[in-house]
Amino acid sequence: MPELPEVETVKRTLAEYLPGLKIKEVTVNQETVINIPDAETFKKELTGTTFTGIDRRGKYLIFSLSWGWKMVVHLRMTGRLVYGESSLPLAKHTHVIFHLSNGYELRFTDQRRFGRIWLVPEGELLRVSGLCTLGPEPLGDEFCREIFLEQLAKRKTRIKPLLLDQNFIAGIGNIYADEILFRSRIHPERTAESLSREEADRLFTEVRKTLEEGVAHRGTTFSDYVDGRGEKGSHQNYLNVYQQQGKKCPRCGAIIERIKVGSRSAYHCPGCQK
DNA sequence: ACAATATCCTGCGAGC
DNA sequence: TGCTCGCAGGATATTG
Repeated sequence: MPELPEVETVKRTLAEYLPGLKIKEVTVNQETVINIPDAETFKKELTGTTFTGIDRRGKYLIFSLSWGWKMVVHLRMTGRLVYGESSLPLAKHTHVIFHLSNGYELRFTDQRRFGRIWLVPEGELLRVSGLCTLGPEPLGDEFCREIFLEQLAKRKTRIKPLLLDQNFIAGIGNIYADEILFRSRIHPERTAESLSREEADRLFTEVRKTLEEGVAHRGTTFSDYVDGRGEKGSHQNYLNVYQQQGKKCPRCGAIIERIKVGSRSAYHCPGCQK
């Protein structure tokens, strides 16, 4: 599942290739993945534009194009955005193909078709659902320890669903939420307001450290995720609890459990996450 | 303000 | 072997 470290890795890999390349033609095989505008307008407006840069905000990729266009892509669960030679065999579920001026292609594939693409004029990014209400960027300067602690103290909701709330903090998904809570020694069902100063402090530190390590390992590949070159990440080799039910906790030796918290699986150690 | 649930979608594993 | 069923999950909508 592409979360912040995975989306950041896609951004970095694509940034090596795309800037300066012109879109010659766009193929749309699955119109439902284009959120706005309609597929015909999408193809027409993009044809002839040039990639000028790539940014990331939370789990959103934001492509800057000439003529003032911004193309926003959200990979959701199984979306992939891969740059490569046009001669490569077409993967199943290839929904959009950007044919580039150097003969290469940027392909958007998505097995489950949850991913979405928006094309908006510069300055109209607020039309992208979820983007303007996004919480602070955890690896950015705006993620402030004191504000984070204040916000936690005000919330009666359980900490795991709160970490997944993109309006509270951007970029965390189910894998990193469980890993962050394990490293902070906090049980996923604890309420945010119940956290002690020390626990909240650890949580802040581990949010940053865990995501930074995920980026350093070029993301976690469980089943679908690959970077902008089609290559897997390696952070799956460093997970402590996610998908580790039945195994021994690397910290205390207790058996890792899987429970449901807010209708999502939550992997944790009952021995040392209090 | 928060919780619970359904929705979207496909592939996969379990159980029969 | 082949069927059905439930599950996986990010975000949004709806209802309570």
